[in-house]
Amino acid sequence: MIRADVVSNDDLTRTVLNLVWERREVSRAEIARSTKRSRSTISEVVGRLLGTGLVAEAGAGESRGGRRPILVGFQDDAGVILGVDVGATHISLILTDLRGRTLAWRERAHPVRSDPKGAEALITALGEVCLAEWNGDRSRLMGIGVAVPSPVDPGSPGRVLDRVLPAWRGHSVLDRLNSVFGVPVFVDNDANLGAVAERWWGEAVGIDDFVYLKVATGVGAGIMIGGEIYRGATGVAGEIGHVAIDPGGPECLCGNRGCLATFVGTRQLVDRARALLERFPDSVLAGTEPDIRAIEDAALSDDPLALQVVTEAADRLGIVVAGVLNLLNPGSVILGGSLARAEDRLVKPLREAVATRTLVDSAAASDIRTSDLGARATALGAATHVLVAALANPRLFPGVKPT
Amino acid sequence: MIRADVVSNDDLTRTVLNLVWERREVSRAEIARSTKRSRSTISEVVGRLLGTGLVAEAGAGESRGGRRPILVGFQDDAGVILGVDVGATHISLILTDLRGRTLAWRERAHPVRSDPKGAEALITALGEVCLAEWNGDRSRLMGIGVAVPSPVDPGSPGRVLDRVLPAWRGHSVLDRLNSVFGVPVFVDNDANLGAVAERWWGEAVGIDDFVYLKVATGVGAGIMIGGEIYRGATGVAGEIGHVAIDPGGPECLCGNRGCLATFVGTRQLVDRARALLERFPDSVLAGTEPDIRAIEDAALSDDPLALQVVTEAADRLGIVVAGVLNLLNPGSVILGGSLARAEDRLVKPLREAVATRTLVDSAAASDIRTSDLGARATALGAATHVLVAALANPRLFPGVKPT
DNA sequence: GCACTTTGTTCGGTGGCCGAACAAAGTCTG
DNA sequence: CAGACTTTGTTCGGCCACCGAACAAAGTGC
Repeated sequence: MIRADVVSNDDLTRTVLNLVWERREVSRAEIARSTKRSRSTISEVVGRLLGTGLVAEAGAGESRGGRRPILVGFQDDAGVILGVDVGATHISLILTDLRGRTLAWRERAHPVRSDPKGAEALITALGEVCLAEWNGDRSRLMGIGVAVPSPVDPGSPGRVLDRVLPAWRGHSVLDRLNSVFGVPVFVDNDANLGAVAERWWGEAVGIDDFVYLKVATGVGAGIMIGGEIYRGATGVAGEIGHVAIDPGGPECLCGNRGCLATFVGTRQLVDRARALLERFPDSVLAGTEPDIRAIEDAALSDDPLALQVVTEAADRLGIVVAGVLNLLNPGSVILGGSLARAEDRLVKPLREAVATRTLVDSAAASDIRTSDLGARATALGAATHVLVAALANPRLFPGVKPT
Repeated sequence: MIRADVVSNDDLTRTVLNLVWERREVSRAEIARSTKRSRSTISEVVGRLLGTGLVAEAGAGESRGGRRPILVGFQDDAGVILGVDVGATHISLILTDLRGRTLAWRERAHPVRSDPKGAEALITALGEVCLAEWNGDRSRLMGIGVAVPSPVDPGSPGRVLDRVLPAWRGHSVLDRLNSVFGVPVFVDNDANLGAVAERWWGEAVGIDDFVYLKVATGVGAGIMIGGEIYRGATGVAGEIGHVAIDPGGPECLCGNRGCLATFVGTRQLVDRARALLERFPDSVLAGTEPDIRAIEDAALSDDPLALQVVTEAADRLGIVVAGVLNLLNPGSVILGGSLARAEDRLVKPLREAVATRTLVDSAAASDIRTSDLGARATALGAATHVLVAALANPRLFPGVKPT
């Protein structure tokens, strides 16, 4: 149950809680210095926080030339969060603590688009499985984050917009999740949540302005500006799958020609690999019907066919990444999605493609690299989104003991 | 002289001052409702503000069913601001009051790049001319805003970065302006400041997320996100002149091929018009050596050659605008710079070019239109930048009477 | 061993903001 | 047109977040 009356929602309380989370263990005096408040004020705020069980005293720290400080530590296990990644062809769930550690993880292939009802049932079932595996006090579940491969309404994040999942429009599914598990449900776009994961646990820790590029079934970007996800006027910012990169290219489902999505994406890469099979008789993929995983694996072992496919994709991506750099000048560009497994084999040709299309200034300033969060990135980001909300608004924390 | 001790710099004081500016004349009770503070609190804050001379009581307003309110009005003439537009081939200055009204305006052609020293002298000379024409109390000058056709350092805005004006690097020129006129000097990129002008006085009033595209000697974008100029990691966000739109296009000064700048920009449009002269013997431009102004004028009278030039430019711009829409999904795109004079003759083909390259969603949400601020837009934006700083920090106001 | 630091708490005080109460100056209704 | 009701703006007492000074406890360093 959510107790709205226990933790006062001051700005300062919020700031202190976030600081304790960041530093893990920190003394009152240090908090006072960091927040530029007096020690007496911080003492009182910390006193209130101690009463909530979110932080606890954790022994003495190093002396700085005087009395040793009492360290105050964030209680990472004060709550758990469920993160759901709804892909085009799979569903995966992660259960994390408040430090982003995996407590449970489940993944299933599922035709989400053609069977949205089944997807809904699968999510609740896998959610139960994760909670059972964790075997902790279920009342510590704080919230559920859901990543969907579609834009969301920037006005009321949580509303799914896209036609990709018509059955999910509005939020009936999310309401069901809410009533089944009895906790708040947050929804956002998968690329946006991938960016969140990178900022908290991955390559973008400490970076407030960057672009996350997810290359998987489709291509999407999560744009982080000033530490916040940027959604644009109607929530479709970052939907770069349909940027036109070749006016003479193949026709796209969207009606235009030469969209990025017609060149890069699981389906396209697989098609391309199969078309190249004849030309590469020595490839490990020769004589097989390769899927995307096989292609990525082959690339990692430097198979020439797979490298060709990856390099071509990098070249196409480079056009768009160059545009992003010229326009937004982000501090870094992080590549996620399954194709990111290829690492340098993807990034090197990408950097080259970008270099020929950008000013020296902006290209030099941006480092382009791959994520190392792996397959759990999106689900982790969904869980992290809930964590962010909770740290900003401690009322969301359950099981907070009365003062 | 700046009095730092007169206006206390509370958040609330700032909020109230901005509100009075926005509403022009507003009662204490109305301020209390808008800011959700008590009337007693607002009364005290307004009392302090009255003492500064920035606001003044201005008679009675309409009754809302009870006692008639006393209106408090912003004093638009409490200060004046000088805005400087340093172009590639001209320098212009505007003197405005705190409502953006033009008090004086001067423009001179000058080869800024080849004669930066002369430019500096010209700015101070024209500044004196503007102040003399205004003929007001010179101590009311609050600050000087300068627009430069080059990126600025996002860390310390005011530092000019680019190689376009090597002599202006660092801030010697700005220091000189400061010492000559004895007021703070603010510097920013011209496209950024054009966006500021649009947001305060032009097509983007009330819009917090939009992109301003300046098409003049060069092409640049000012990106407004959440009401703030977005500069990117190294200050080159919006420098879209070197977005590659045609891999097989002509070589650019920057070393790459097919940059937008090789197709759109004063120089390129003039060259293109001259190349087309033979093909359009009936054009009003036939037999002349047209400059950009003549081409724009001809387009406005529907001359086929000029329309051809404008349409081609629109087509090229469309590629980049489509990219911007797909990536950022801004609420609107506003076209400025001299080419914006062409209005519908530019916007219509641009909209068409964009429509074939964007998702229906994002294109439909963005309206693309031309600025109507004219040639003074950039200088006005520079002045407005100072106004914004002053409203955010009333200490900057000069001549504030002690309480 | 003694002077000096740092930590964390206590306690009285300050300042921003609030609500209640009130006088002044309106509108509306019978 | 008088009386009831509304709205405005001010005054005044009070609350609360936060502060600084003072202090005890617990260190360090010469």
